[in-house]
Amino acid sequence: MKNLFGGADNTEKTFFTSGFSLSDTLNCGQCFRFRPCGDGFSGVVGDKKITLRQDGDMITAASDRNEDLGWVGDYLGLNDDYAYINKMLSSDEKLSEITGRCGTIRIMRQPFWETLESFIISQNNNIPRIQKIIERFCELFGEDMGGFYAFPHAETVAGLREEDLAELHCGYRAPYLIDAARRVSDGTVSEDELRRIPLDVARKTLMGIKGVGPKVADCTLLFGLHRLEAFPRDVWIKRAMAELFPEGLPECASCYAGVAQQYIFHYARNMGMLERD
DNA sequence: GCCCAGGGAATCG
DNA sequence: CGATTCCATGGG
Repeated sequence: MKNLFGGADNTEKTFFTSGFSLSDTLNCGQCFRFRPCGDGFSGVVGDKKITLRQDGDMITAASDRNEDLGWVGDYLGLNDDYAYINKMLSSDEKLSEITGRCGTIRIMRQPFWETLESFIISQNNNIPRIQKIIERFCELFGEDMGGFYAFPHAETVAGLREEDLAELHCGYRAPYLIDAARRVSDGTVSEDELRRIPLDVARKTLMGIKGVGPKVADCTLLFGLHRLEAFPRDVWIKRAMAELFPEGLPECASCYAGVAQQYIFHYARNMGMLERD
C-alpha cells in the first residue's frame, strides 16, 4: 500500500529458520507483550508494534508503518547457532530428552530496560497479572504511538513518585520500579557496562537495585542482556531441579545454562512433568 | 475465607 | 551465613 506521500505505509520481512517454534518462544514466559492475533501474534517491542507468524520454516514479521524490520531476526534469536547449543546440552541423557521436546524455544534478545522492569513486576506474581500490569504501565506512562503504547522510558519513570503508580495496582513493587529507573537513568546501572563485565559482577550490580534479587537479576541477564550462562531459579525450576537434577545442572550445560533453564521451565510447566510418576 | 503466583527485604538467630 | 516472616494484588 502507498500513503499520501508515495511511500509504503506498511512493511513485511521474512526470515528462514529451522527447528524453531514461534509460539513456544513467545509463550514460554520470557516476554509479556505478545498476544495471539489471527494465525500469528501481535506485540510491542520498545516503541515498535509488530505482528509475527510462522509457516513451516518461514517467519514473517510485519508492521503497519514504513520501517525496517531487520532487527526482528536478532530479537527472536534466529541468527544464533542452536544446532550447536542443543548438541552441547544433549550430551547429558536427561537433558537430551528435555531438549528433544523443548529445543524449538530460543532465548530472545529483548531490550534491557524493558526486561528489567518486566521481571521486577514478575516477582511473586502470575503471568496473566504480570501482562496486565505491564500493559497498564505502558498505557499510563508510555508514549501514545497511535493505536498502541510504547514501553515507558527510564527517564520518565525516574521522575515519578510512588503514589503516581497507584493506578498501576502493582502493590509493593512500585518503589522497586522507580528505584530501577533512577539507577538506569543516572548511569549507576549501565547497560553497556553490564554487557562487558563478568557475570557475577553484573549480577551484584543489578541486585543493588531495590526489589532485584537473584531471580530477577538472572532473568534480566538472560533475556535482556543475552548472557546465556545465567540460570534463573524460580519456584518451577526449583521443583523441577529437585526431581530431575538433584545433583545440580550437568557440566555440559554450564555455558548455556540459561537455555537449558528455559527448556526445563517449559517442560515442567507444560509437559505435566510434575504429575508423572 | 484459603492458597498460590517466574521473589525479595527485613529481621531474626 | 540460613531460616522466617511479611509484603499488595488478583484469580481460582
